[in-house]
Amino acid sequence: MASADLRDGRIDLLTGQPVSGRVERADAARNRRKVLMAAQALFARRDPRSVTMDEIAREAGVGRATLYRRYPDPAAIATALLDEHERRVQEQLLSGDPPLGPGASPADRLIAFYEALVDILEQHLPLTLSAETGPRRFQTGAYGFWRTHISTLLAEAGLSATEALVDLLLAPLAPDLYEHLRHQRGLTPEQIVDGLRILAHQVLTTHP
Amino acid sequence: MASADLRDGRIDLLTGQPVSGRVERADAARNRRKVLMAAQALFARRDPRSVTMDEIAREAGVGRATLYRRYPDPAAIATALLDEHERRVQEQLLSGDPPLGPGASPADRLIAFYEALVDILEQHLPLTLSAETGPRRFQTGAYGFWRTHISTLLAEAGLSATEALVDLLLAPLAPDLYEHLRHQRGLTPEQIVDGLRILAHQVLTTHP
DNA sequence: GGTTAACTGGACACGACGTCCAGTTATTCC
DNA sequence: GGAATAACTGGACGTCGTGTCCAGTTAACC
Repeated sequence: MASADLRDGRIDLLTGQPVSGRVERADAARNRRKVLMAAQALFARRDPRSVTMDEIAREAGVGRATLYRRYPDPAAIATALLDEHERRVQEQLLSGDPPLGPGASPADRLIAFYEALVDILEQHLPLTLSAETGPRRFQTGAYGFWRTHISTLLAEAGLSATEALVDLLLAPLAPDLYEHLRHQRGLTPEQIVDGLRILAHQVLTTHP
Repeated sequence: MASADLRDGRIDLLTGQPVSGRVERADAARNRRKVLMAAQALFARRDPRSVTMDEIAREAGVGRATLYRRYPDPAAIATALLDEHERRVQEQLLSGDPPLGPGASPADRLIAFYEALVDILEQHLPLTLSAETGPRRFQTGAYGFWRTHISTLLAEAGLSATEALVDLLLAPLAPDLYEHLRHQRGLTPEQIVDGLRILAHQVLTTHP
């Protein structure tokens, strides 16, 4: 069975690396890197939502079973590629300088968070489109992290009673929407941040 | 060619009916209805995003070419089914009673709009998931209509300068998100409306 | 350096896609 | 009312992607 390791949990679903304690074979590591590089190029070159496992395998010069051994679908590969960037923001949220890190007002922190995520969207839109499109978006670890963060900010601002608000405030960061604003409607990242800034400011600074 | 009529514009992409001036043949009308009924049942029964043209044809007892003659994909069928409901809201926005129709404050009208769309999402979630998921969402006529409406409300409230805000305020109504809130997070429609109400109120009533 | 376990690539069957063609049926015109 | 015409229909076809399996190969460990 090609993906027995995946099913048995001997391979990390997120990074595609063997779980801790196991040593990755040299040839396996080499191929993993080839796959990631090839996938990144493909996602950037064409519509990321229509990239297939076949294509990635061909582009990487690797058999299909080799791909399935680590990643169940193209979205998982995009998630692995994105992980590094999102993790960096997560660290700054927890222990970075204000206003992204602790210390600033909830409104300012939300604005800084919006800016940081717009930055990720702007720099890695193909990856986010592939990894966080549709229902997948809500199941990634990153989404859970953002939820917790916003939830904390809302609590600080005295808005903790409204369960849904957290996700409603994350909705404007959907990659699909960002692509539409940038490429269909022709807006600049600055214009998008302007809109988000108003949103954050209005929701978190004045409330009756 | 099976879908020559579709390509030549002799068939309405939205409803699947012949363009005005043409008379629909009796057997064609019968089959169109069979297709719509079968599709609605199918969308409701299983994950609407994975329903295929094959299945719909089988369920309707109709050949595949008959399907492709009118609809290019399952999403188009869902759009046709949704159209009626969305059109009703659109009429009320233009000439219905306040607060949905003209006459109320922008904030109250936005809240009423949110409530109306949550109602559609609640009653026809499978259809909206199929019709308005991913990038398709922004290309439907309905989305354009909602945009225009919100844009008007923002202008009335003196927020017309911020281009992106319109779409940011529509983002929380994405069907994918609604499904997540309802079925993954277990929120009630009332809780979701509560969140939207805060959003609308905060953005549209007080601004510096 | 031999044994063991992991890794790899290609083959396989399946299902969905979108198109095409030939037969059938409704509408139009006289 | 019946023939001519155009529209409609269903099944077949080739293509592509999927996910799995197997047998050969290669690296790690003792």
